[in-house]
Amino acid sequence: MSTEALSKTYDPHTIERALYEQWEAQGAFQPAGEGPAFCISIPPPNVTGSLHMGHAFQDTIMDALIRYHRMTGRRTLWQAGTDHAGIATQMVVERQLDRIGKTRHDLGREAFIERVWQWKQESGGTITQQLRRMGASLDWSRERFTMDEDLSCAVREVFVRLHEEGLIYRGKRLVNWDPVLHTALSDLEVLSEEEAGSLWHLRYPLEDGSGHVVVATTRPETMLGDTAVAVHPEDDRYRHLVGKKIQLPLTDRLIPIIADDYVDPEFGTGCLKITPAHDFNDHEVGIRHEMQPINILDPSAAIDLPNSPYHGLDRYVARKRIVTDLEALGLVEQIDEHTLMVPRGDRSQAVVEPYLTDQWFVRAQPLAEPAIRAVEDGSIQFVPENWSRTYFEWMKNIQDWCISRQIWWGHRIPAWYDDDGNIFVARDAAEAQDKAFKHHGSAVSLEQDHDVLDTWFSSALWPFSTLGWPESTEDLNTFYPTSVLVTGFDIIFFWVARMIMFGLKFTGKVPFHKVYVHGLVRDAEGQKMSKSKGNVLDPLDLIDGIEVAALVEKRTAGLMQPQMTEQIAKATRRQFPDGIPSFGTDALRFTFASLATQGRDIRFDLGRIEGFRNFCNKLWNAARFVMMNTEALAGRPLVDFEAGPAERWITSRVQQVSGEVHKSMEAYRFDQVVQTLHAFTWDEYCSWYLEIAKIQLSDPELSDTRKDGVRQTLVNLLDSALRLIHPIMPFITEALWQQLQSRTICQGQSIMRQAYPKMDEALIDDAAVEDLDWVRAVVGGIRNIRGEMNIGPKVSFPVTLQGGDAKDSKRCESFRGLLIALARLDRVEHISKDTEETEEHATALVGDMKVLVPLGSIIDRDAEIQRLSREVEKLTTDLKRCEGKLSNPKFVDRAPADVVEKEQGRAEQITRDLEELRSRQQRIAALN
RNA sequence: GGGUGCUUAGCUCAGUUGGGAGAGCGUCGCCCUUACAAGGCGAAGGUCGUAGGUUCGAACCCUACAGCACCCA
Repeated sequence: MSTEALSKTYDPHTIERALYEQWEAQGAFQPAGEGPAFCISIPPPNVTGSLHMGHAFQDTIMDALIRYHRMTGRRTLWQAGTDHAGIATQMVVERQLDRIGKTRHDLGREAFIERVWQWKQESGGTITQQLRRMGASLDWSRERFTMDEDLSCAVREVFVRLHEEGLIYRGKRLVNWDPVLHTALSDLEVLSEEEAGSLWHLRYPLEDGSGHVVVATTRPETMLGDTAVAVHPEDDRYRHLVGKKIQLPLTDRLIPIIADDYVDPEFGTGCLKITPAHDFNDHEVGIRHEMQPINILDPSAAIDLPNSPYHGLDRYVARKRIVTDLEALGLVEQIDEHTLMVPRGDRSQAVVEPYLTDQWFVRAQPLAEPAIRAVEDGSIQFVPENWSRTYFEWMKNIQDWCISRQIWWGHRIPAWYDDDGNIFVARDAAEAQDKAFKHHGSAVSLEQDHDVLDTWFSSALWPFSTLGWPESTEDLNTFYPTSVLVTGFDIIFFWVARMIMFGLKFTGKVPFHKVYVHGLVRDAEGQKMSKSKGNVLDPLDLIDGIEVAALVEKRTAGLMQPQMTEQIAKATRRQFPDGIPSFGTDALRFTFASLATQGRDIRFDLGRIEGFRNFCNKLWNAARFVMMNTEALAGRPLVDFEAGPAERWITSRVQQVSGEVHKSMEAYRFDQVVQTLHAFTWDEYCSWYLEIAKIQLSDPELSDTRKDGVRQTLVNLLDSALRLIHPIMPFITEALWQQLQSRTICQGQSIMRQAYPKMDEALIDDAAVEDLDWVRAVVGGIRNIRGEMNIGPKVSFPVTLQGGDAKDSKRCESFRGLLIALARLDRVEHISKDTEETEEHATALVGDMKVLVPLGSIIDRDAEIQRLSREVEKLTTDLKRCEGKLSNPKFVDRAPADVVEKEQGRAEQITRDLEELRSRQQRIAALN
């Protein structure tokens, strides 16, 4: 690219894709060098998925960390990969089959799995392509998939070892059953929400005909499986009934009345029907009272009682029928409206049933103990630290983990059964056969368990399975434990906790040293983004832009509730009347980084991204300016050059900024990084240094060597700024840096591997910093008067600087040219404090020095009086507070001396300023 | 019911061992100045949720209350 390639306006599209391809082709994402390792495993996105705002946010943070550490010289790996997402992926392919009128059973297991693989081959790469659009510097050459053979081998290994230690067991337990997907779910995959329902009060007749008890239930159909009625042991209303029997209506069973303190006497009637096969709490009661659970449902949640008239009816049909029948018998006392927590499967949205089945479980508690210790002793640190409480809370009350799923897509459970029901857990069929042979003394036929493992089981191994475990590979030895895990707080339980447990168990080491927990991206109103609400933003639409019609179409397509279409379309048109303009990846990433504060909710607001797109444009144009003015340095950058005060000032500042950015990066405060870099680049480099450079370069008095110094400083500072910004905005910084490179002494073809700027205290020149602060204060004072007085920028005037000390008069001489140009003056002179003024002035104060702008014809006297009044008012308030403190003897006595001293100094300064401003005000007033 | 957070400018949010309340966006005024109008210069705007307490001093520490959010049961 040549200088001319820099168009007047920043256009992200012309640079982003090409640069990414360049990086990938160069192998720039692979670990290199001999520095200490830095590694992040990407939380593997679902192969079925497409990039959403949460991913984009999280990937921005990870990429910023990765690029930062890569530039600091570490051997850096961002491990790429995707997750097979058992249920989600199976559902995708089943929906495809449904469209051609088939089910997976028509195909059979093998053909179905074949088809899923085929789908994965064709469409599974969407998200990895989208990650590339985000600029993510993942090492694609090491990309892994949880169903890869080596990762599957790790899964089997873990299963077998845990089973051998008795940490995996199979048992008939009550589990969360999804009657649509026909599979068990773990506790975490079930989401309970309040829904409107009813509370039925049913009369249960006593066997002896002496009356009845009334039970209250939200699920009347489960009465068919009741095995008891329970009351609280202390409940005087019912104490006498305990031990009696009830004739369970609609059945021919007698059930006992029992006492159990699980019953809440305040709720309903205080009598609780007990259905151990279909309620978790009832199940516990059942165990305590040694009752046999009675299963009344089939896998689709239809009644499964062959001799019952309700047999085969869906649970809700049966509910209606049962209530009707009970009413006919006069056994329904009342029906109240009632809101209850309804558990639904997170994938199918079906109401989940507690259901008794054979499942595999991981005994969690023994694994949890070391995992808790690892966080307690600081081997793993949460950032922000508070999240460790959430982690502890869950880990200390951990339940066994149901890991079997009755689906086909996933890691098939490595357990084989013989005809007698003996179980042989083994790494493969041959090993199972061996074990069976040893057991029987002869070969027997075995059948492998039909179930597959919970997807999170393989995810729990991710940090080490991707690096080659159980083999002792070079990657594993180099990059494990990984450096930091970046994740949302919503999957601390699902994933983080389980990785820690399995990591410690199987590698003896923590899987990562730090867990950076970030918030969840919400829309501008703070609502969670969801397809059904129609408020999702696609990160790629923010990058590329989208017309309003296309956005409406996208948000309303394939809704679960089509009646929402109109509402969503309206809201979308209201919020984005002109669609979404294209902002580019860098602006999006900068925005995400700026939002990465410690909070839990991140509201995404278009105003923010627009501001940062403008920042990109600013940076782009600053670079254009530098390129235009430094042609002479191309190919022959200066190592040594003469630097004036302004050059030494901006060079000092970039040292300080580098130090601050470094600190913020290490503290995961990306919002501070953004803030610091934005302010430095825009307010100091562009607004001040570039303007000063312009003046110096066009100054006929300034020597050529000094001008070369200005030029090289322009280049060097831009180079530093680009490198500082690069981790967050990789594309624009690379594009500009490649343009700039021939004017710098940097080697290499990409900014990616340049050194991240470090603070060098030797380059901080305090005198230059003070000089330029003085210049900026004087110019600021004059500009304030100009602005407040509405003096147009073309009108110039003379300025007098009065008083102060020798430094002030010296600075006036040194910086006269700058002051005249920056503040648009005719001339500027310094006079001593005692020199008589010949006319009236508007006044600004810089330290003890007065900046005087002659009132002449250009200044509105009333305006000046008003302006001074405002100043006086402000200072008076400040002074009052200061003096209040100083007149308090306790403050003077007890506060540290430096604080008191500071306060005194401040009071004196304010007093002097006030005096000055008041007298000015009076003199001007007197003129009228 | 148990737990964790939050409440600061019109909006979205920073505010690091307690010591002169900040940013971005928006608003207002002036300006199309050859890097940038996606811009320049200037300005206005806050009883830091409420009430107590600790302290010489509280946005920050403690207590209570109110409102909001999330997690677990």
